[in-house]
Amino acid sequence: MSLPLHERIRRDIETAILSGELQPGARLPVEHELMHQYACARMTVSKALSALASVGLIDRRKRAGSFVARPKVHSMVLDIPDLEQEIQQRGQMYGYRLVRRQVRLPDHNAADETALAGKGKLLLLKGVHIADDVPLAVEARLVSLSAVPEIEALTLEGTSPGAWLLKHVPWTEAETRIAAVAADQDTANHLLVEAGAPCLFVERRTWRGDEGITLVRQHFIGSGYDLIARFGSSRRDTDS
Amino acid sequence: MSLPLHERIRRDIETAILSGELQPGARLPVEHELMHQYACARMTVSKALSALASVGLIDRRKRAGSFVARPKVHSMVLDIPDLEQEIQQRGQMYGYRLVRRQVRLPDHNAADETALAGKGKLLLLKGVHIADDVPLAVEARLVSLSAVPEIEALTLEGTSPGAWLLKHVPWTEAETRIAAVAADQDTANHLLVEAGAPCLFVERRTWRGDEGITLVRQHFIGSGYDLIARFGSSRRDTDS
DNA sequence: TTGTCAATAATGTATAGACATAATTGACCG
DNA sequence: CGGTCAATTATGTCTATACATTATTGACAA
Repeated sequence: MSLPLHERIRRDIETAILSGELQPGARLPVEHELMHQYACARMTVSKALSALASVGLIDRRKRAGSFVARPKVHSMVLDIPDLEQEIQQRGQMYGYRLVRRQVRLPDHNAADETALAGKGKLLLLKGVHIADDVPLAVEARLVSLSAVPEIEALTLEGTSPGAWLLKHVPWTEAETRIAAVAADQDTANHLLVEAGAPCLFVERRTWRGDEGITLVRQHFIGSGYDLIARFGSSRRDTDS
Repeated sequence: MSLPLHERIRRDIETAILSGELQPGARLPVEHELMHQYACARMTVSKALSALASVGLIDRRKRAGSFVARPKVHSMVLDIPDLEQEIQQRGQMYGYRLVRRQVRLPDHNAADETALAGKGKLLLLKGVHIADDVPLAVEARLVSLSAVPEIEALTLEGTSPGAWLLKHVPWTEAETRIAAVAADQDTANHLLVEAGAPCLFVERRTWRGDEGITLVRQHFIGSGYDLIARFGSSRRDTDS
């Protein structure tokens, strides 16, 4: 047994929770008690509890103690692939074809657009992600020009604007919505499928603090793409 | 400024990384340096770095220092909703209708099934999740009876087996795959849609250690369901 | 030049204690 | 009976220190 003590404590409690031995809402031993149980310092216990709290397995309340959280939702870690890299790893050639580029003011009827740009201008970029000449996804992206003025001067013909943004623009928060939709006629044309074909729809907004940066909607060809989410010890070790 | 110091350090570095100020692969200041910068103890710096390492934003190597991780993929936290609760929160009535129940040995041609149960028996449960009489998803679940023998004796007619498993069976790891597919005829019949309609396909496997527990495949009616993933300060505060 | 081995520099884990903060409890007083 | 305030108890943060672990560096010898 070589694993650190705080990790052992963490696991013991995690196991007890996941196994139902500790019911949601149950109070778990106070730090001093665990301290005696494991014959260690309070910091060590605290480290274990902090880790559990940070993944939402327990709630800690001053004066009251720590409690098993009501597992309203389970959270897992979702890996969002970098398309270009992912495709190249499969040994295919990645490409991006720009279909449309437009600068305009946000549509006042579209809450999305005003929320993103306020009264500033928007850059609309529409394009197709391609793997070995086969279209994989269509992407419609809005970029707030007040947040990213530099982008207006660029000619983003063959490179994905997402990749450029990722490298050049600071962001602190992001939200992704995932759904399944039927391809509309336009999308279907770009993806070379029939209208109505199932697409994985991914919509992502990113912010820097309160300021909106970009809003992107991607339609992945149904058969071409999966997303993976994990919980547990499976580590992010794809090195070499 | 009321936020803890270790949190401030964490954010400063996180921001520097996300903004590209610290490029992937870049070495960041060693702990003693940060210690001086922030005029604090090493433990405080270490706590900040540990947090960053645990979400995969940096790699820490002894003797060498800490480095910004190559962001092969971005990871976000995906909330996996508890269907029953989610539906009830919308003010709808939740129901589960069992369609089929069968105990059998794993199919040797299906790698999934043997991986799950080895040579033990499997319980197959097929059913429909219903919100206010409207079918929302069909679910086909395999449960390893060697891992969960108790379940064979239960009559799971009106309750979701997922909910029961969640409450009674310990698990430590899970993996979820998300895709968009067209409904096959059988699925379409259950969901009261036409064959070929887009469905959000969710496949989840759970384990306790190395032992497989259950494998579930859910087809959500396309218009009815979204998944949400977040990165950043948006906290899990759905209390009350 | 090459191999070995010890010094070294960095993180990893842990201790013991201090003070801060927050919420509950209970005593006291109107 | 009800309200206020202080004591208590638990977590939250932080310091300062110690020793463990591990990979690199560099010196020295073959």
